[in-house]
Amino acid sequence: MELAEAKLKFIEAWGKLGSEWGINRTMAQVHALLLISPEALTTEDVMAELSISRGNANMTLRDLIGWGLIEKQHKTGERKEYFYAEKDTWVIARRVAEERKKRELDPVIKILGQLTEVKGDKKDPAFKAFHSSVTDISRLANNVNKTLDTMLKAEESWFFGSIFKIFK
Amino acid sequence: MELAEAKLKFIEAWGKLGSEWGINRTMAQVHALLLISPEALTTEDVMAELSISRGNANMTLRDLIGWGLIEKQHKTGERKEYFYAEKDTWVIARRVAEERKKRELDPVIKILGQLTEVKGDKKDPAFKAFHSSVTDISRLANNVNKTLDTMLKAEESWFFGSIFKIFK
DNA sequence: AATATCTTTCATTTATTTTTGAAAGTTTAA
DNA sequence: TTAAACTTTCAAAAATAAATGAAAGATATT
Repeated sequence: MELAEAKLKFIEAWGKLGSEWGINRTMAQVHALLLISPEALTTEDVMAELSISRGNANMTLRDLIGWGLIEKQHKTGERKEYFYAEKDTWVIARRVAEERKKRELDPVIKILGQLTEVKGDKKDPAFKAFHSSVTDISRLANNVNKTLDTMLKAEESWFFGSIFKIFK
Repeated sequence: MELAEAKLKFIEAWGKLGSEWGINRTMAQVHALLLISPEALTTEDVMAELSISRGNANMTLRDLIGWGLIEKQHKTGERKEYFYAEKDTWVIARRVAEERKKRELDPVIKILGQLTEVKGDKKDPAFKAFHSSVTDISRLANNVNKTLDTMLKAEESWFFGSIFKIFK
């Protein structure tokens, strides 16, 4: 396989995976493009490589900055902005986990906590089923949460090393 | 808060979380409804509770069966099909993890493996960056994969218990 | 302060996903 | 075998999400 073909395949695969996990396909593709680029790229480069509009490229790049996955760079003597992706995959995984936890998990954990407190007739099967399910899910969600907190602080080698050690 | 209101809130929250993670909102809502229902429900019940069409209810229920999250039940002397949700949240989490791994992670890991093998000019920065990023991601994905395999076999208490032990 | 270069915005358009509901299909029972 | 009860299908409609591109907004340069 040629490098050019391989690049396209990677960008495509990353975009597909992203879209399956609720991340805009284009955003995942732009991220993929920058990930495998040794140089920082301009908006024009991104537009050309992926055949997308200026508006789309601009918004997507801003979003990626919001996720902490890329950063702006300025070259001396040039006005154009360049974009460069964080290359350490463990850092990437942590950033994504961190953001999604903050944006999606935390709010739902809060609601689950409230729903756990709802009082009702302990003889009512509907209430019992509700309370029991919500309590269980709340507990699991909190466990996931704690595990994520740990992961956010951990080094990759330590994290996976420790997990594999106890489970081998 | 009333039970009725709490139920709605739970269904809404579950639907939102699902849609943020690439799972059809209605499917997540139907799942939520069945999760907190002590009794198995019919298609009619689901249609009424969530105000959705027959076609939608039918397809969604079939999908949920495909995910291993609900099952059909038959009551003696009745023709109607009833649907009942698995209530053990750890089993639910495992089923979802299992399916998503199979549907989404495994294919991408396969592609990454292939891309890791792509040969090129070791002096070319573009090739070096590509190879290095792809290799790193491939390694991380395989670690995630192994961790999921472990989780799929584990008991919840053992899984989280062990993780907390080493990270406290 | 006028111009050139680059970035951002956002009303429209386009594409994708989801839902509907009527019709067709299936199964049971009289 | 007919009809009633229930389930599934799928083309069309509706809802949602994403992309476009021209215009407006910045910022630096002459």
